[in-house]
Amino acid sequence: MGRPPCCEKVGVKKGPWTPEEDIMLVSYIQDHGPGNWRSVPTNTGLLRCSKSCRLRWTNYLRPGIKRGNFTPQEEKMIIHLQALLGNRWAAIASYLPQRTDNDIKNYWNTHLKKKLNNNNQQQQQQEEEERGSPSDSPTASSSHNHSKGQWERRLQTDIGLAKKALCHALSLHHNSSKPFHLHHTNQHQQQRQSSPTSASTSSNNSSGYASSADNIARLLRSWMKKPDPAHSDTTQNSKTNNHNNFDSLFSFNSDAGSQSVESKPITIQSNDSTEEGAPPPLSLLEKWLFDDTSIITNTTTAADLINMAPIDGAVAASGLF
DNA sequence: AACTGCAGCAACCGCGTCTCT
DNA sequence: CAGAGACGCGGTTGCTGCAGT
Repeated sequence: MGRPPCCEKVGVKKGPWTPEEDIMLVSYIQDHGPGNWRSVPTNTGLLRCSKSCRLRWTNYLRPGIKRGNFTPQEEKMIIHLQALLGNRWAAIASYLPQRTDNDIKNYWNTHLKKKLNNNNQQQQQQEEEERGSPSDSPTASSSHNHSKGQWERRLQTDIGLAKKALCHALSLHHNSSKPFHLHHTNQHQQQRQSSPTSASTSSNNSSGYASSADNIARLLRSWMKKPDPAHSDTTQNSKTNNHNNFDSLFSFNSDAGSQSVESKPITIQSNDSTEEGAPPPLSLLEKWLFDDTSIITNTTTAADLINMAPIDGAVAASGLF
């Protein structure tokens, strides 16, 4: 007896989400909060699998998601964290609260992997030229490490990372009473422990959902600009309806948006202001990361974090640092 | 202008883990 | 404590747009 499917395969819609579906999902989550995904399709009337709803929310509609180009700073952090944690994208994403694990994973697979490969190849060539004979590459040793027990490695990296981050945080924040947020190593798990009716850790009130309207509005803007042929099942009528929804959404957005700004204690003074409008709300982790000694605003601190020595020296092997 | 190949990204799938009863 | 259900994560797929020919 195999594992039963997460949902009935019959009558479940697949493929790209339409703006209508997004609106339905967001408005439901506005009312009920994320969680209890199993009941989302039935309660919303969406012909989607619960998994699909969760994924759509976490990867696209969730408040505070930054999309588009990765900054060099982010890029370095990803490379470093990947070397530290391996392909634990969720853990890596917890250090980049504005990015989703899927986004980071995609970026790694499409951009950074190649970049690192090229770097390694160049480095190896250089080394071989210098030595005159090929030898065991650092990547080989690091790949050997991967054969270690997964749990052992995870534990090692997490403990090491937590220690370093703790030292780092304490040295930086000795003036403030800000505690080290241990949950930063597994933000998602803590998120799970919170009640289903509460919003994600990055936004535990309605202000967060307002930002998700930002995301939808953004989505709709691009959608209005270039109607997706994949959405050809949406007739002209539905498009005019969309337009109405679009307008109402914007009005909602502007209202709630100001609310979200008010409720936000700290704003990110990031120089890569890729998104229009106010920055997203911050979680404790984000505050920890972006506060006075923000890793984004304070280059010294960012460099410190990036230069934290990895456990297995994989970053050194990457040849980027 | 038409075709082909490639890159990027959104979404799906399967499995592991956690929680609840 | 065990089993079932729900959730989360990482790997993979497939669609879309763009560049090159």
